[in-house]
Amino acid sequence: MPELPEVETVRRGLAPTMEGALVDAVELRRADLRFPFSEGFGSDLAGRKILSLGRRAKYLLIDLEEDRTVVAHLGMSGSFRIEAGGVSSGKGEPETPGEFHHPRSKDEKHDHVIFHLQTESGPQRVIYNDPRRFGFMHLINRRHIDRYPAFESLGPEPTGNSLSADYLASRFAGRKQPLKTVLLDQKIIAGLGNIYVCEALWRSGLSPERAAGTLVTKAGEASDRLVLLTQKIRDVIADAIAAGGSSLKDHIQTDGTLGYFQHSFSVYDREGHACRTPGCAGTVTRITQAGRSTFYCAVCQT
DNA sequence: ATGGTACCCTGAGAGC
DNA sequence: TGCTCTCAGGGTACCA
Repeated sequence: MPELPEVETVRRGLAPTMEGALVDAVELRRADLRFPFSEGFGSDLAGRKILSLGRRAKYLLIDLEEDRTVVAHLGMSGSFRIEAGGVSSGKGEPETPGEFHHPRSKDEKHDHVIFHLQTESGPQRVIYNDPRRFGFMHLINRRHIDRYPAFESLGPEPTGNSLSADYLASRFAGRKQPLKTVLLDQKIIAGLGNIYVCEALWRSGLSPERAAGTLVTKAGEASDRLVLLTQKIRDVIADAIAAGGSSLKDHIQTDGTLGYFQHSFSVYDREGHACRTPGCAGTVTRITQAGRSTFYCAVCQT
């Protein structure tokens, strides 16, 4: 589930439980995810209070006392869920079934990290599940967070005012790489993934195969089409966050509900379906770029 | 630098 | 039912 809107949804889902909570213990069910856990990963966190939850691009940040920060990445298949109750149990308490009650994940064998917390409403467990184990967690010193390798060269967020057409013009100038590839590059924009790049390009009427440099004028300024693309990127991210992200497969949010932006997909995973651009008679096609699927309409995206 | 590929890992779905 | 094949929201290492 992990593009920026999904990670932001996770952050918002975890914050009420985790912020202000005391970490009783961190249970590691295995020695590694994508990378081995650092020495003392769990023991260093035990007994510390969680101050706040943050996010940078697709990274979740858990800020604790004494400048500790857990940098967590969900990879392709990582998710968090919250269960009431103390250490032990294993079965967990019955959860308050909400309107969107979802059956408990069957893959408890992929519960790799469990944060045992003391909160105002009693003991809680925050459980990280990740079948493919492309995710990871690092414990770092928050004062040196800018030197965390993945953050050093990260581009601006596609939210708020961080992203501008002028900035993109400076990065696109002279580039022959296709737009799809360039927009997936976290060093240029941080947080976009396969879904939202496809959707932003469709909303902009731009072909994913177009060379990035063609959106920059000879004077090195942003063309009108690049101004539009910039706005559409911001729009699609904002829309997805407002919808609680996208839930592919049966992915559930921390509170057991589903994000619903997947119902708003215009091209992603819609191969063979009619293009949704008003008046367009095209059909969504799928191509492969840089080893990943790209969905677009060859009629109205040029 | 730029562009392409392989790979990390497990599960789901399609086709036979 | 079961096998094999392909594909999946990401990122990085390695190649020409």
